[in-house]
Amino acid sequence: MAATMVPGERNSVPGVRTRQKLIEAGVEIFGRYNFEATTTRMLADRAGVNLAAIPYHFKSKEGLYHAVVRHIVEQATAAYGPAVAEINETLAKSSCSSSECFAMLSRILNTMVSTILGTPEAKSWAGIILREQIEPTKAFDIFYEGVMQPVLQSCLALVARILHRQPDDPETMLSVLAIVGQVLIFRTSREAVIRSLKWRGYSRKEIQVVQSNVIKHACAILGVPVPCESPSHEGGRRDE
Amino acid sequence: MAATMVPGERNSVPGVRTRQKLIEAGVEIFGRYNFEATTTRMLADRAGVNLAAIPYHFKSKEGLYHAVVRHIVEQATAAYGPAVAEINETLAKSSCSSSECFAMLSRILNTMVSTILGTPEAKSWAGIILREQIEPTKAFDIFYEGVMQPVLQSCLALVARILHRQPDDPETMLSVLAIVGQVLIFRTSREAVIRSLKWRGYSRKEIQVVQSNVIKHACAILGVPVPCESPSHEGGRRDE
DNA sequence: GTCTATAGTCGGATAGAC
DNA sequence: GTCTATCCGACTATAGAC
Repeated sequence: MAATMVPGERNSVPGVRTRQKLIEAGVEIFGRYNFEATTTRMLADRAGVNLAAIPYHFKSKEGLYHAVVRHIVEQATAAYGPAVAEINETLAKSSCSSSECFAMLSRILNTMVSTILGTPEAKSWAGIILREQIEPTKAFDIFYEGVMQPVLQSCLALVARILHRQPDDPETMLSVLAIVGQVLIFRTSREAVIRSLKWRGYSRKEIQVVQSNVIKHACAILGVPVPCESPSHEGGRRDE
Repeated sequence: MAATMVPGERNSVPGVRTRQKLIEAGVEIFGRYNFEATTTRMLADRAGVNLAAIPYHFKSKEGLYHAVVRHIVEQATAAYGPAVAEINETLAKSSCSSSECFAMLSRILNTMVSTILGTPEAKSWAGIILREQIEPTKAFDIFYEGVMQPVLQSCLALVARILHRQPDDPETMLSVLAIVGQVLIFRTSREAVIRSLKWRGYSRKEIQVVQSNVIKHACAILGVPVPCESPSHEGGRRDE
C-alpha cells in the first residue's frame, strides 16, 4: 500500500492527496448510490478534483471502485482486527471457560453494533457491501475474505466452546448466524426498523439499547445466564 | 386493479398481455440489476415486446418500475394475508394462551422462511426490496405499508402476549426484530451465509434446517419450551 | 500532475407509418 | 396497439496543451 508515499512529506505530495480525496468521495457517493448511478462527474466534483484525474490515477471508474473497496476493508480490519486476534490467541493458548468465551463474544458483538450503527461512514460501507451481497462482483471476495470470514470464524470458535459443540457442526454456524442476524437487521433493514420502532436514527442512546438487547438475546440463544448490564461505550458517534 | 380486463377473454387482449409480459420481465431484470443498470432495451427484449411499448403502457421506465413494485406487494399479500388475518381475528376474539400464540408465530415464521428462501421469485423480490432499504424511494412506502407493517404488527401482538408485555413497549418490538433478523440474514447476506455454511443454495433440505433453527432460537428468545419438531412443508420450491 | 475540450457510445423518450 | 427510425442528452474515456 502507498508505495509512492514519502514518509517525510505528510501526504502533501499532490498525486497522493488527489487519490485520497477521490477515495473519500468514492466511499460517500458509491455508498449512497450504486455503481451505475454514480457518475465520474459526481465523484470528481465531490473530491474537488478534475474529471480526468479518475482515469489518470485509477485507470477507470471501476478501478476507483475497487480502490474504495480495499480502503473499506482496511478500515474494517482496523476495527475488528484486535478483537479477532485476542480471540484467536486466547483460544489457542488455554482452554478458557464458557464465561470467558462469552465475554469475548460480547465484546465483538458490541464492537459490531457500535461500528455498524454508530460510525458516520457505516451507512456508506453498508450500502456498498449490501449491494455486493445482492449482485456479487469481484469486490465481494475482497469483503468476504478480508472481514466477514475472519469475524465469522472467530465467533464460530467462541460459540462452539460455549455450546460444547464442534465448530464444523452446521448447527454451530447457524447459531452464530442467528446472533449476527439480529445485529445486521438494524443495518440491512434500517428503514423498516426505524419506522417500526418510531426512531429517528441511531444515536448513542439507541445504540446502547440495541447493544443490551443483542447481548440479552445472545444469552438466550446460547443458554447462558444474563450477566450484569454493561454495554461498552466505544464508538458512540452519531449516524446522521 | 385491471379495469381493462374483460373476464370472458382470458387475458388474450393484446394490450393486457404486453403489460403482463413487461411486468414479469421487470421483476426479473430490476431484481437482478438495479434501476439505473437496467435498460429499457433489456426489459423489452426479455418481455419479447417492442421498446416503444414501455412508454406507451407505463409512461416511462419509472412507471414500469412502480407497476412491478405494486405487483410484488400483491403477490406477497397473497402469501401473508391469510396468516395475518388469522392472527388478528384470533387475538381480537379470545384471550388465547401463550402456546396458541406461539403456534401462530411459528406458522408465520415458517411461511417467511419458505417464501423468502424457497420461491423462485424471492431472489428478485429481495433484490428490489433491499435496494429500497439502502436508498429508499417512493416505492419503499408501498412495500412497508403493504407488507412489512402488517406482518410486523401481527408478530408484535403475538410476542407481546407471549412475553406478557405491552405491544408499545420498545423492548417488545426489539424482540420481534431479533427473531425476524435471524430469518432475514439468510436473504440479506445470502452470499456470505452460503459461503460460511458451504451450501450451494437454498433447496428443500436447507429450508427445513433453517425453519427448525429459527423456531428453536425463537423459543430461546421468548423463553418458551421447544415444541416437538414439525416444520411445515408449505412452499418447498427450489431457489436456483 | 493537472487541466480543457472533445471524441465516441449508449440510453430514454418520441414521431409518425402501419 | 405495435412497429421503425431517430433525436437528444448524458456518460466514460482520451488527446493534447500547460
